[in-house]
Amino acid sequence: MFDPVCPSGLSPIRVGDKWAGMIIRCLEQGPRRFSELRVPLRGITAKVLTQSLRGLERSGLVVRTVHAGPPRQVEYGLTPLGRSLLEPMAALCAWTEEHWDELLDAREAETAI
Amino acid sequence: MFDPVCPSGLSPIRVGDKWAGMIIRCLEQGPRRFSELRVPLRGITAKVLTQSLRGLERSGLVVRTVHAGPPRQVEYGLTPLGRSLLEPMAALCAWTEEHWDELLDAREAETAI
DNA sequence: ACGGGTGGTTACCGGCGGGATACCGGCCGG
DNA sequence: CCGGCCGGTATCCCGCCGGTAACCACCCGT
Repeated sequence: MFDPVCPSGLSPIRVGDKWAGMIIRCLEQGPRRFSELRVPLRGITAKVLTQSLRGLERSGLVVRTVHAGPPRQVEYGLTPLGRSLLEPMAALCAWTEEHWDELLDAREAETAI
Repeated sequence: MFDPVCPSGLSPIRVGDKWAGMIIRCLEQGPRRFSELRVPLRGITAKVLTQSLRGLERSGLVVRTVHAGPPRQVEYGLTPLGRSLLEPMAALCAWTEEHWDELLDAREAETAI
């Protein structure tokens, strides 16, 4: 599948809470189901994913749609508002990718002192 | 002086730690001294400002220069790397300003439930 | 000599973000 | 009937972020 955004612990960039940015990018190409989201976001626990998704819902960036089952199916997708956030976020991600090495270098230079 | 960025508690956007984004924007127009930074960042305490600045230094986004006194003077300015971050950040800030109302509306709609 | 302003550092502390773990209701395959 | 997968919820707990307060070295004006 698609890769998660940068290992955000090192990045100076965050959107919303720790995972929100990555979630939004994971939804870029269309709605995903709960467990589909857990795959690219390696390591996220169900609770934290739920929390983040609820937060994004509350901000009107994400919609939760329950497709009546029986195989009960829940999809999360971007609202137009959420989609509009993709552009500036992409700019930031491009920046991070472009300057990743410099950021790492700066860290190492400091810790070497 | 210039205004701080949006009251970040509500914004889904954060850069680095709580204050880093605002600090960077405050340095947009040139280096500032420690106490000059405390003015636009109303409410920031000396410790937290120091912390944030050290973090930004560690990431290579900000430089600290001590101008030999006697009136000991310390200036913080953006590195080229830091300056390059201004563009994508501006895009994000523009987005936030543009969609501020929608974000607030979404919050209120939810809390009304 | 003394108080006050600048530019910090250090010690302490509380809240909450987020991780681990356990559990749960509904449905399905065997 | 039993176990397992989906989509969560409940609970506990720990670390870290950020705030308060105290302290400090240096210089200046009186």
